[in-house]
Amino acid sequence: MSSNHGTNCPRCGKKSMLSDDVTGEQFCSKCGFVISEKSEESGPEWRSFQKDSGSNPARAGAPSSLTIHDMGLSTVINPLNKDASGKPLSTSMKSTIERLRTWDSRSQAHEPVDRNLRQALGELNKLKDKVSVSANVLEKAAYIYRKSLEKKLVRGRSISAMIAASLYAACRDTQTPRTLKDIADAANVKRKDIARCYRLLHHELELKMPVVDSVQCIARISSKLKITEKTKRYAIKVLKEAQERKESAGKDPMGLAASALYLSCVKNGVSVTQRDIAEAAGVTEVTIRNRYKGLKAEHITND
DNA sequence: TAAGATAAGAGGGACAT
DNA sequence: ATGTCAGTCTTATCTTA
Repeated sequence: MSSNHGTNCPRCGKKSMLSDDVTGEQFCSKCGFVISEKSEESGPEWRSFQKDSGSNPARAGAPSSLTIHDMGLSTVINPLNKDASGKPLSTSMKSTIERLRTWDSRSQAHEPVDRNLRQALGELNKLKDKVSVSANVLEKAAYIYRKSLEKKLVRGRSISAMIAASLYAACRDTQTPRTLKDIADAANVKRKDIARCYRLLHHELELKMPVVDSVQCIARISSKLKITEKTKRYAIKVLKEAQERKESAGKDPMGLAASALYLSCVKNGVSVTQRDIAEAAGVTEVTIRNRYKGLKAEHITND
């Protein structure tokens, strides 16, 4: 299935880039960074038929015709029940995808909806390269967008904003740490517009989202800076304590994670400026200071 | 120069009108 | 529907060590 190329990941620098023969994309097994997709298809099918009968493989038909017709849709819903890393899907995910495939065939019959969908998926395709998420997340995003179409939520709103919101929702749902800002920058849509659409999706589709895990945020920030494992662990400990005391309720998880990390750096004598961390986390220094104040006051009592 | 403080403003949720 | 309120986060500017 996946073969190890041993090349360095552009994001985290680890020698962990793998390529997926099914989807044709290269991804980092450590941080999930995806480089490219849409390489050549059609290999597996042809090969298997050749082996079977030894005859001319022409009967396989045109392996690329589906791809062309669907404009990348077939990438979103491939016929194998595997996720991006080649592992079998969970049963719940499997049924989700099954439903999606049904939808897929249906949507081709409904022209007006299909037009909108194509445009949206085209946008999603562009987004994918900029925010680099796994194919798994893309599927989810496409699925969410379809449901929003079905509920007529897109009417009166821009497709870009809605597809961006769908993608954000998919990231949230799959615990892929991407901020609204990340996606806003990639989509060239204002943050607040995406946020509005996301809330709409969340409310109307009754999506059950796991709370953003600040621990993952720490991992993400640390990977941008040179943070030692020890410092990271300390930050996580601080964060856990804050969560237990409900000190974290209603706060931006990124800001919280950034501050915990900053506190940890100070405690461990690592010289890092608030500015560095703020930049890596995508929050302002002021936010770090505010959270830092709270974390510190609480942490001292527990030292 | 980095860190802390302060003020003004945006955006949205809860709740009442 | 519209308005108010408390709370959060951001931007900008100034002060402090």
